[in-house]
Amino acid sequence: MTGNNQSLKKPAASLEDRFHKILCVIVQSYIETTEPVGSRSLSKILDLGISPATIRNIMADLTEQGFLEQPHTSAGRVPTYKGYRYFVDICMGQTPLSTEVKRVIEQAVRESSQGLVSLLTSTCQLLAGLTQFTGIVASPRISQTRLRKVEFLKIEERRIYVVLITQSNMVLHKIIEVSETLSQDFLNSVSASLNRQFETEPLDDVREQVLQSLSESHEKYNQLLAQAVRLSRKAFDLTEERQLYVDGQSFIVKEFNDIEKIQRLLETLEEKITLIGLMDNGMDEEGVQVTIGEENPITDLQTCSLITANYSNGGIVLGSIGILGPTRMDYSRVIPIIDYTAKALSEAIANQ
Amino acid sequence: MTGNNQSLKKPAASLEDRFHKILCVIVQSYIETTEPVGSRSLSKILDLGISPATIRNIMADLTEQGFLEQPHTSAGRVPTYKGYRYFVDICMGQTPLSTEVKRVIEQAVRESSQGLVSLLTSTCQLLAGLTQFTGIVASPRISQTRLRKVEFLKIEERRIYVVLITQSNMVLHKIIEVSETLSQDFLNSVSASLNRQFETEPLDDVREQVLQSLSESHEKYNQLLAQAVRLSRKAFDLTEERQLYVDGQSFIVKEFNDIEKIQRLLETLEEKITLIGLMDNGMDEEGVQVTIGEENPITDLQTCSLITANYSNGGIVLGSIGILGPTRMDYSRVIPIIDYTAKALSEAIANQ
DNA sequence: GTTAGCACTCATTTGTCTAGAGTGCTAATA
DNA sequence: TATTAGCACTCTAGACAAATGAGTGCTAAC
Repeated sequence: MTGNNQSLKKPAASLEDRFHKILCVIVQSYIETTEPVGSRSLSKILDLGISPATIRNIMADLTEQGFLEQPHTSAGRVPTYKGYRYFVDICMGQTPLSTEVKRVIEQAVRESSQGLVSLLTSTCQLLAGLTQFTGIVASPRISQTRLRKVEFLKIEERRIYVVLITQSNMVLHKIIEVSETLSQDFLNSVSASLNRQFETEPLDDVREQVLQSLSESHEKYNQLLAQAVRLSRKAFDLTEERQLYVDGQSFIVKEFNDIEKIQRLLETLEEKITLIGLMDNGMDEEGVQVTIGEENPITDLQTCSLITANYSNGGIVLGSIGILGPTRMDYSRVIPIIDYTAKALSEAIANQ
Repeated sequence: MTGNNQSLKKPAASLEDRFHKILCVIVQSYIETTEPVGSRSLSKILDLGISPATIRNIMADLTEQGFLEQPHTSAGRVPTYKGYRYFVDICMGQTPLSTEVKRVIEQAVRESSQGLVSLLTSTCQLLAGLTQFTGIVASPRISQTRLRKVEFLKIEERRIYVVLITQSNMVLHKIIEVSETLSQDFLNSVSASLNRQFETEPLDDVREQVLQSLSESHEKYNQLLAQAVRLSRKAFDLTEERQLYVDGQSFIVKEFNDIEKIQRLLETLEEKITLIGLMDNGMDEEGVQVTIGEENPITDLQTCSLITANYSNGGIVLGSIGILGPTRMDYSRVIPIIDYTAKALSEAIANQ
């Protein structure tokens, strides 16, 4: 871009520089056209006065180094996952989001005020819609969150409805059965005690500490205490039930034309536990994470790339969102969308 | 089935009887093999000493009457939706469920005690797993249900968490914002008043009547009353947010090999609103409903059949469950599964 | 170091042919 | 009159061959 290079013989750019440029253009071109790119067309695109023959030499080297591969002898070159990785890490710029798209994201996230579940499902739909790939959203790890409030509601003689409200206003609720009849007053006193002391504890600790602390402070009320402990134990014994929301499976069909592969991908997406594990892998990382092709541990996903980002509240990572698309996706377009959506989601949870 | 008909020339069964038999066998055979069935093989299967030529005549008649069609001139016959309809209504027996399968259903439904959402999602997975088709579950129409309890929890100065527990122990909850500061005592008195008077009203009526009744009984406390009315209005203003759970999309790929059709089907499944409408169509009917091919108003589903059944509580239909599969599915196998699962689900909701 | 030229490879497309399954029609049969 | 055998006809699916063309690797010249 430093001017027009019409002269056939100009001082050649440094070797490495040219390798870099050609690799980037190949990846870019392949992402755009989905066609293996050959030396002739590449020479034209580059417009640096390098002949196809020279480019062929360079391409041969790049192939040898594992950045490119050939579907078959007489085809052009296609990036390997290593090629994409180089592109994503080094070549790629991010196309900034239009204010239009930003507005759509903010609005979508803001409008679903009907609780966390609907917030997450609509975020998932949003991702699928904007990227035109399959959207994936993992629900928060509740053990990582802090409690704001615990309440017990007696709904029947021996059934109690437990509401746990976290600092991020996530509401967990369940109905527990108790063997003894407990008065609403008693329930209130237990919840008051819990709320007072442990509002800011992460749920995991509460499970242990609450019970411990209860027994210390009320040692004399043995009978009631036993009941309170039993109650609390049941209340906090939440099977950590993570959810995975998936939307836009139909986009998979568009991207792959091998019917077997499509089926395997859909099956993998139905196997939610596997995916949740995968999403959780990146919980410690910041920003957008890109997992390309063979970098992915799940065999059936190795023709795909997974773009994810975490959402959090008060500095604590809750879960992650992302999309699954073909390795040859337009990373520069997708990454900013995931990034912005994750941030918008975090904000929405904080302000909920 | 009235004995073995070895003799080549036996008194022919009545014409209509033979039409009936042949149509049934064609449908059955096609369901089993997925191959268009021709006159020769049909003659063998039937084993009634009827020659292929005769069968050809009958098949021609059946084709003319719209029960069968030919993919092309030199292919065998394939049932039309009218053919399947005849088969389902008249020919088909139901293969009774094995106690094995019954146990699986009961167990699956019983085990998910973690609230309605998880009950419905696991029912959906169950349907997909058992039938090997795509499972569909529509969540209850909440306006049709009756309330058991209403509670208000003050979680912040101006934010109130509302819990609505229905007679079927479905828990609806939301956070509402109020403009004035309300004490927990006041909230308790409002909920007590609501609970006392309207526990058994369907939610739709509550919306109107509660407000009405409140204003009659407490006319003097004008200030508080206004607040109570505002509060209640917000609490009951639940956008009727139906959910649709879908699982086992991958089975669609197995059944159809036209990649375009697969994509259109997946897209339709993602368009949940359309499907909910479709499921609600059968809300008034009892038992299992079968919608075959072109009977379905949605064009993209006209190569599929939809088998649904309602689930209910206390005689009130809440929602419906079902599966989507190819028209050539084994109806006699699938229908009992849907039937039994719907009943098990209804029971699980009642006992929840 | 770069390039032109050329022989070579290989997937894809197109056309042709054949085998096979199944039909519809007609004339013979019981 | 209903049934059947026989036959010509239709159409698909699969196999095969030839043509096409994009792209490569190598070599020799610049």
